[in-house]
Amino acid sequence: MPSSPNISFVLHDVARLLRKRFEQRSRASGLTRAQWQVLAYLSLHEGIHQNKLADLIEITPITLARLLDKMEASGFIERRPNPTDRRAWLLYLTPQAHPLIEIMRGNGQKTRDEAFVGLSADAQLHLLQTLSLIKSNLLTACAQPAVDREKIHG
Amino acid sequence: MPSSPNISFVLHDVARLLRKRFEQRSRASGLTRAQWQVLAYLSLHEGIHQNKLADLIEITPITLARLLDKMEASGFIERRPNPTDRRAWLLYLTPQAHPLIEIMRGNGQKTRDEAFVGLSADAQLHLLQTLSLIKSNLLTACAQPAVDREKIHG
DNA sequence: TGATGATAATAAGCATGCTCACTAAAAGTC
DNA sequence: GACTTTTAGTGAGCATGCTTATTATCATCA
Repeated sequence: MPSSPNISFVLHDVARLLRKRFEQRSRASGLTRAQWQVLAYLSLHEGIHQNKLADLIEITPITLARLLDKMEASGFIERRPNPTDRRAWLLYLTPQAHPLIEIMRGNGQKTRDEAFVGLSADAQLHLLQTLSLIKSNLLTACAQPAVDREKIHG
Repeated sequence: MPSSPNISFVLHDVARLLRKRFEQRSRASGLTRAQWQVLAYLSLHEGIHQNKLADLIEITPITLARLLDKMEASGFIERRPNPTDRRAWLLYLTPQAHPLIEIMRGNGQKTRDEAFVGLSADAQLHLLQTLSLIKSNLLTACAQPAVDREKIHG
């Protein structure tokens, strides 16, 4: 209801604007928001393989594969063969990637500082908890067929 | 920080999952989430022109133009020439679009019902207010150059 | 061991968002 | 009235997300 915008629309707008602002800040670095997310997760799980990383980030494996293609071409990550499974790659950061982590973390913090003007630390924590609950609800829902639940009895 | 995910990432995830779930529900209708948003805003502002509608929805005019191309081809909206300004189109819903409004509104409500399990009406209202504040902060921020503000003294 | 099924990665194709650049028309100004 | 600036709309090209389908390999079990 655009006249009194509902939470879904506003939430979507906020996500889009956060991404836009982060990318305004990070244009010089050569990393987009999505690539930075991959780098951040990967830095805590070096040696992981693609499907597992996709699972962590909660995107589809093909979406991650395309991101990794670009990041490999840019020299930020490395795919090494897995000696015990010829289907899988093992993922590592390159030395060039490490200094970027701090820079991008700073950009993220600056973006959040702008976004959360007027929100106390408590309010921010509360928001994080609320969003985490919603995310968990949606992960459950998305795994179920989208039918009118009321029409099913069992 | 993936180990303790920050608000930006979770917010982005929630927006993505909301869209995904809505589209799981609405696949049969022929309308995507973005197209439904256009339809919803347009239903309250028939006769508006594109740039003004883009402004309302807060997307770029070219993004809206592409959505309208598809919706016009599907027969949901109509572009009529503006007799007093040959640059501009006036936008209208087709009769075929009207019944969809209620269906999509229902799909949106069902999706939100799933997402907000465990959140009281008060908590939902509070969330909406918080997100609206953040959106307003970001709209302000995005209009300013992304530089280190500390380095500017005026 | 040989068929069957699961898993890792990718390909194809679509939707939505952006920036940057452009044309056409309107509006304002000297 | 000619010149400049603004506004409406679009084209090109990129990034990220999805679904669906395919290939190669591994794992299981009869």
